[in-house]
Amino acid sequence: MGITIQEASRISGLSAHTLRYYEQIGLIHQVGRDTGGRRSYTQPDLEWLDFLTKLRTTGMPIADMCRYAELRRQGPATAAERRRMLEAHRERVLERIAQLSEDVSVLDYKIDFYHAMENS
Amino acid sequence: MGITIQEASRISGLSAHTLRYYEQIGLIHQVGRDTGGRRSYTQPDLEWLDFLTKLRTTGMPIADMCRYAELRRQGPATAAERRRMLEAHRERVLERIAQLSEDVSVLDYKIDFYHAMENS
DNA sequence: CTGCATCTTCGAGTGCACTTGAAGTCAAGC
DNA sequence: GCTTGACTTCAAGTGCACTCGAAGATGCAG
Repeated sequence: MGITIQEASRISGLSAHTLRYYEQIGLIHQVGRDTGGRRSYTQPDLEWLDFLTKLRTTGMPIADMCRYAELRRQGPATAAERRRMLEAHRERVLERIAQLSEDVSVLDYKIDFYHAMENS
Repeated sequence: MGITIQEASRISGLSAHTLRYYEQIGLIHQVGRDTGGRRSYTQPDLEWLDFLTKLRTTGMPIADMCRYAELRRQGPATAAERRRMLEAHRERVLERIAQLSEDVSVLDYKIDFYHAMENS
């Protein structure tokens, strides 16, 4: 019934090694085991992995993700703190987007310049 | 008249060490020297550094930057290739921005969810 | 029965972009 | 004359996030 590490790897895009690593450092909490002791991922596990991946690709350090995961484990009492973490992270991502957009306009300028050069 | 490495460091935001490193790997070509053999940066040097920094912060690998710098050194004949490099890089940056924007909306969703939780 | 995937723990290796430190020389400013 | 900042070369270290490999055990599928 559960999802094997192999499948979870394929779905999440993370290697089996990395999945074990994430579990070891506490990013994923207590993945269930089947009768043979093998990891058995659930749908919520995969959703959580998906969210973790979004945090990572948006540049949240592993240490912060661990902190967030730990708060989540502590239950609803930590909801406000988790929200604040996400809000702070959101701000950083927006800044990053703004910076990248600015830099793209410099690229555009340069590219236009090259085009002008080639057509002269 | 020239700009010392100290000033160039302050203006560019790169350490003196990094400036020497960039020169060593060919990112900056032949920075001028004063009578005492000390580096003397020019305004164009600083502008180039500024552009290099934009390439870096937008995620271009050092190796690609070196390639671009080399083409630039080869003169106008390589303009089209440089333009193509910038265009390809521009595409990658736009994709990155799109990805980040998507991820921000997931953050927004989660944050809203926390707000709803807190107000219930 | 065989073979493969999985499990555990552990330490070491990788890639990138610096960053630091050592060791010794040199020249200008105070 | 001494300090300060710069120069050179070179090797080693750092931080992050994996990534890999070894070693030995186990259990399910064909």
